[in-house]
Amino acid sequence: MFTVDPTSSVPIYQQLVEQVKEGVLKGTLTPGDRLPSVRELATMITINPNTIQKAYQELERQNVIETIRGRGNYVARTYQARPDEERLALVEEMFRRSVVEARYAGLSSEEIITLVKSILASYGGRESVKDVKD
Amino acid sequence: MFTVDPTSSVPIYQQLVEQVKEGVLKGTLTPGDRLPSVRELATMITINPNTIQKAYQELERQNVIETIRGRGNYVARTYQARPDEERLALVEEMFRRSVVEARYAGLSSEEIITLVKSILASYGGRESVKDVKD
DNA sequence: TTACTGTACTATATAAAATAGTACACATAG
DNA sequence: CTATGTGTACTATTTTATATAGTACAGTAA
Repeated sequence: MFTVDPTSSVPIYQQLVEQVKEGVLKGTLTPGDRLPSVRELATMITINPNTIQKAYQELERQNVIETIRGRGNYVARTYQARPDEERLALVEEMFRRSVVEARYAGLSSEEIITLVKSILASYGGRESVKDVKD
Repeated sequence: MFTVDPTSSVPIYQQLVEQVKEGVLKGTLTPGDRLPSVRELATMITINPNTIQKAYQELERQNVIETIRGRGNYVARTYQARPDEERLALVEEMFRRSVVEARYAGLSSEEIITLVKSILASYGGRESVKDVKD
């Protein structure tokens, strides 16, 4: 389920955060699903428990999962995307950087649009995270 | 011309790299243009010269600029985008991450496509970096 | 020569990330 | 109740990337 590349420049805890969010979008993870416990996942992927905890806390901060003390971590049922100005700016920044790199990789506008559409398709027909609940 | 945010989590040298590449795409920087010298730019934005040098070396490594010892750094005239498998994978990865974040920010597929198109438009009608030369 | 340019070092400081180990609080099955 | 598994909170240490500081050398050109 979870894989991690310790040699990557992307922090391990960040890789985990991304994988969970991606899993929710793809439907691999369904709201209410229980995630492996901190120690369990740490053993599974041979990573320090503290690193897992950091990932889970970040996911809870982003309201992606819900943590219940003594029980475990569960994919949130209550996720509500608000149109946050700051968040939108960050998203735009991410796309802006992606487009610059795509240009330098030699991709045309059409190819870029096609790429984005294919990625969107890979996350199913859902039009927002909320729809995952259905 | 160049601005930098020392408080950002993005390394300063990386911010500079991005700004130059973006400038080339936007047409603010034209092939053959001379960039400020290492010490000059360091003074301008109150950053250590070593940091500027790191940015310039990275840009030269990416064939975005050409460095002539004793003279200065110039926007490359010879940039040639090759369809590099690995590079394409990195670009796809960047877009994938952007899409995940966009979803969690509440954007629909249509809104995401519109956003990407508007970014593409902001870089002019060029269909590749090569066209900047004309 | 003089004054620029890039380049190459060494040394130091800082911050983020990850590991290691310990301890405590909560939940639940027995 | 106990035992086990859960999240949580620490402290300490190591490693790596980033940035700064300072010095020195090599190439370019007026």
